[in-house]
Amino acid sequence: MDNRRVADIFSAMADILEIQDANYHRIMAYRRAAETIGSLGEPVEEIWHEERLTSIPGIGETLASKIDELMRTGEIEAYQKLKEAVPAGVVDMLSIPGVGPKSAARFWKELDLTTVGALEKAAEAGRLRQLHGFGAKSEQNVLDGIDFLKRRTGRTRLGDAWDLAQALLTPLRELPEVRQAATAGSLRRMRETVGDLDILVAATHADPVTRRFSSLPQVDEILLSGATKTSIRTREGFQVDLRILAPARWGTGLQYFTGSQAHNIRIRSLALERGLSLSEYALKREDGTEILCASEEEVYGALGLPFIPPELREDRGEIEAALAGELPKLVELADLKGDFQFHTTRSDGHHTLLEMAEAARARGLRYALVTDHSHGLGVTGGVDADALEIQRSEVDAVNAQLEGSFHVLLGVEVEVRGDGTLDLPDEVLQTLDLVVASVHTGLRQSREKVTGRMLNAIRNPHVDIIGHPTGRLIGEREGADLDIEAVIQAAAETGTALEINAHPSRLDLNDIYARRAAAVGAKLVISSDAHDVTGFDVLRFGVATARRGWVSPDDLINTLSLDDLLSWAERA
DNA sequence: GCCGTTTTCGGCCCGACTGTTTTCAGTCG
Repeated sequence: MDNRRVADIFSAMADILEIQDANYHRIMAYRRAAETIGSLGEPVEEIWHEERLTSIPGIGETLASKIDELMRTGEIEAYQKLKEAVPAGVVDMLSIPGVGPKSAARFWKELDLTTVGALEKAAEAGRLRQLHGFGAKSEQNVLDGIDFLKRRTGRTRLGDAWDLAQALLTPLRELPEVRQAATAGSLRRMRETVGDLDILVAATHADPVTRRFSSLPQVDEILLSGATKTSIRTREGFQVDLRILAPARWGTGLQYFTGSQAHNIRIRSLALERGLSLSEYALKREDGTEILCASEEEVYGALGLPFIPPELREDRGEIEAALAGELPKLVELADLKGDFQFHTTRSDGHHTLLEMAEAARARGLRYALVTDHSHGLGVTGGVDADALEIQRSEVDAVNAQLEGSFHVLLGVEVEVRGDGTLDLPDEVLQTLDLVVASVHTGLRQSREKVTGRMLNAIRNPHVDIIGHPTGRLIGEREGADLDIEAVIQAAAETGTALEINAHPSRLDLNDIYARRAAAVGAKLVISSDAHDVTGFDVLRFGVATARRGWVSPDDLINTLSLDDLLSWAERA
């Protein structure tokens, strides 16, 4: 019974309650519980065993008893009853943009529509406009929404959203009216996927910004356009929301627009406790006078809080930590002295060892670990004992050529085979500076088997780092069914570092597991997994994931000097 | 349904835009 399943059930209960027009705050209680449990690093089953459920924020006696029921019986009676009360197809209608619980309930009760398909047919037949308050336009919006649902590609990976955002920001910044322009929303919080892209602009006049934005070549369709808010859809089906505000209100605007919604609700409650009402425009005193904030520091400062970095703004305890003066010192890109996974033409990389070393050096790194694949993976030219011996002399030559300005360490990304053994013998591994062990195949093995393989690799004294531990590819495939808690505990015991693979398709470990690992004292490492000279640029996404996981410089081996790193490699 | 410097009841963030019901409800973030 994993956390995801518990979270999904509470979320589904909230959806049904919403259609039933239940008390709004009761619905929000279910939603918050779903969010919190979904982002707990610790298994909720363990917390249940230890009878600590009500220590989870947002879990009171009632929800705790529901979790207890779920753990004991595998079901929640109240959930079964809710599912019987509202047809599943009516709940599905909530995923249609523009259709909320009120509309879905009316389609069901007044027109007897119980599936999205039936709703579509009814809209095409012009039946929706029979409803009081629905006209031809609303009917068309439902059809458009269903059409979008069919075409949608889901959430976009962080890396792609980042690239699009840069492309949209540049022309806006060129306008003379624009004082500031930035991304906000989940992209600024650096979530691993982004639903809609949020762009915030501070400008002296809004109209020229709206016009420029609406006419950008990426725009396929204008969804809505008002005085300060415009939404467009790109050809790829990606929605971009633009908000324009006065420069003096930049701080409150950026704070609001960055979210998360859960974080903002907590912050606004906190403001109310201090006799202030917070909106995207200003802090308002009870007498109606405004406090304008041109920076986010001023917003948090007015509430008696230190600045909370965007990556932490998920209502995962950051507000409590800020109030207590216990926010973590988060790692920054500039803290990284080295990278711990890159590939060359010797396996599936596209550039030579020297080219890669120079690229890493150009990005401010002091050292990097070359980790071509071991031959067992079957990639072109994977390395074996002989190849590694040759590569050792290459490394020596490159280090001599770079004259101390950069240092290449010799490693390997050794395959953890299907039976849990490594693809290279210990005699070979012990000649290397550091060893990364990764699972690429057999990801669909049973939880017991795949976890056993991983633990075997962690306990091998020659293995220093576990590469992309779960093996997931965001939006493509789930990771292995790992007992991640057992992996993290074993890593902490043996001193084996767990990788945060920085590639936007991996980000593995994710923020939640990285936080759990750091909390129990396991070492972490951010690796680019670069396969060409531009591949080191993704380190920013690895750093962001670490920051979302509350990771400090001390939790990482990347922040060690070369000498300290070599000492760490010799650890018992 | 949760929770407490408003403590076991009575609150629970705030505003833009749309369509339509011409004063506002619904949806979204």
